[in-house]
Amino acid sequence: MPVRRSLLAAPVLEVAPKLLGMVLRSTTDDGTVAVRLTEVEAYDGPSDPGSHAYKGQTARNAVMFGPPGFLYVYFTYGMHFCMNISAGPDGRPSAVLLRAGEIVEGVDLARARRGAPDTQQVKFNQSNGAKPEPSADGKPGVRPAASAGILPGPIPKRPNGNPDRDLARGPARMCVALGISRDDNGADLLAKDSHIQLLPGPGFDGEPSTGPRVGLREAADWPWRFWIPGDPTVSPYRPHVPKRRA
DNA sequence: ACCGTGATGGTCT
DNA sequence: GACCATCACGGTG
Repeated sequence: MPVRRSLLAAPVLEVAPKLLGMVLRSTTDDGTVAVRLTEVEAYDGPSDPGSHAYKGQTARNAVMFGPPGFLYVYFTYGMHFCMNISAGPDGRPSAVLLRAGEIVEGVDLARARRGAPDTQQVKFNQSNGAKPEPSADGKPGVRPAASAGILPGPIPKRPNGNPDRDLARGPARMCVALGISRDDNGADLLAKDSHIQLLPGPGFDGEPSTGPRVGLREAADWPWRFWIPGDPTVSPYRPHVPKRRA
């Protein structure tokens, strides 16, 4: 049973918590990865100084102004993509930022895309002047060669914590894990033939936690972030720090 | 665990 | 030219 578009046409503050526990599944030539959503944020253009759409429509935010159930992807900090699901009726510029989730299908592909620490894979970006060379002293927790497909059973623990928890823990990380980029902006998540689909998933029956949004300067304190309480894949909260100039 | 900082380019003023 | 709906890393504890 698919997600109905009318469900996403409600006011964004109603839509956002309903997305918790739903599944976003992305298929490319490399395979399929699916994520169970555990953390989201609501943005409402006209009333919300923190929204990309607050000051009106531009080329970038156009998807927010369209009908609900479409993917709004934007590029930020010169290196990261983040994604939203458009919400509210056609013409109402609102959207839900997808902040974190748990990989429920295609863990191996997600690991490869994210360059898990024990895979020594080329990273998404090699910023920070950090040496691209893997350190000589072996890192613990080397996993078996990535020959098999999806690992059966629960996610294995590692000596150094659990990197799999972090595969989609944060909006830009989730885009990497799902292979989302600029080209996916405007994709219809409710179309049967779409390569990115929103599915009901297991859902979430409890009471979501709420709190301030992350990384904003304007209206960051509005409690428009929703997450599944206690879920280990929810992103760690980091207060916004303005940059200084040289 | 927490905290500070650099990377990097699109978008808007 | 300033501002980013961020992340990974290194230092400290």
